[in-house]
Amino acid sequence: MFFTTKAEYGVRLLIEVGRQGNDQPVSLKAIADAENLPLAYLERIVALLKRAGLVQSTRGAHGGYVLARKPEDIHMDEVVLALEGSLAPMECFVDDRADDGSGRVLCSHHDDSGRGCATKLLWTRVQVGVTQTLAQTSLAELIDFQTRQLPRVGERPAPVQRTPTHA
Amino acid sequence: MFFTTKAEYGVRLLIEVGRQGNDQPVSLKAIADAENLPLAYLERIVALLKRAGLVQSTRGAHGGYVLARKPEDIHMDEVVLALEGSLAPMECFVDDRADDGSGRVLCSHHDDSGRGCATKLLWTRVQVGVTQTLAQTSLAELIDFQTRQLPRVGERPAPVQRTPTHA
DNA sequence: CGCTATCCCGACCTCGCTGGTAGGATTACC
DNA sequence: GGTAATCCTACCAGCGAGGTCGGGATAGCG
Repeated sequence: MFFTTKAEYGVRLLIEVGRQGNDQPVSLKAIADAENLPLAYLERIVALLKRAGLVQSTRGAHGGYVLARKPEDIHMDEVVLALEGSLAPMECFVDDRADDGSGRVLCSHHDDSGRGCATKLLWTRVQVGVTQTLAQTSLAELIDFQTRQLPRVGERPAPVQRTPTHA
Repeated sequence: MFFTTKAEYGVRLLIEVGRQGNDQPVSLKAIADAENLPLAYLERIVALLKRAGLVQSTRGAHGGYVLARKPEDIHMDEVVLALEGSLAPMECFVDDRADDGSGRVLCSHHDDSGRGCATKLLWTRVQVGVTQTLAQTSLAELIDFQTRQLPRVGERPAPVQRTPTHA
């Protein structure tokens, strides 16, 4: 289990908002009804998306949310990062790019200095792989997938040999 | 946080066992001391590895564990799967290959039949990506990485652009 | 034989986080 | 002013992660 329901609900929320176009905002109530999700919980989730600058809100009656950017420019690495708070595959991973901006990854394990844990190599690869996979999927693609309803073919995922070939 | 400490400790355990060669078994006590990990907890972790056929045990005094295969033939997808029990990125993912053996992935969400959740596309890609990344890393490679100790260069992981290029 | 090192196994415990609720403020359209 | 919506903070129950404990079975060794 990599991700929590925050990611699941948050992505669904973005899809619903994106399906509407930016002409008028979509209320959380409408999304909660459409996706059968708890409204109060959605409120907290959408706050994460707003804080990350992915949606914009309009308060008051007939208010709601619109996408802050075009769906083509919203990629899932940013979305999941905003929702989950981190993309580290392991507890001891700290993403530290405030120092020199080079995006290096630390392993905060106790005796790291002595031995240099080899698991770091593994988790680094996993993190890179996941981030890439997420970055290659745009919100536009998900909306498109949801819209043209692939009646029954969608049952079968891509074969394990082939890397998902981009948006 | 994708993985728990079971994966972390289990991989370290395999590395320690693999470093020794198969001439004589390695005791958990030795591993617990070397890696500074709780012995009682390691016992439960190694049980998972044994059940998956990755290590073999010898009981009694001077007993311990040896690898069941050559390190080159032990790949991390199998290891992490044995330790974590599942590689599903989301709760609603059920890996069901008992039916027809085709390895299709189900999403057990409530109204899946009606809409076909688009998030399934996303999580499927992530799962495939992670599985591939893990499968491309062998235990032999981790042992090698640990052994030739890269005194200080190991601080910097592989750049984010490049997919890890095989074992 | 008995000691001791080791694997084996199940019960138990604690703590933090996930998932969700409650209740209220604030804002804006009509 | 009513009402529909966003916002915000506190609260709560359940569960799994991470780890401990105690005891059993097993095998080398003097």
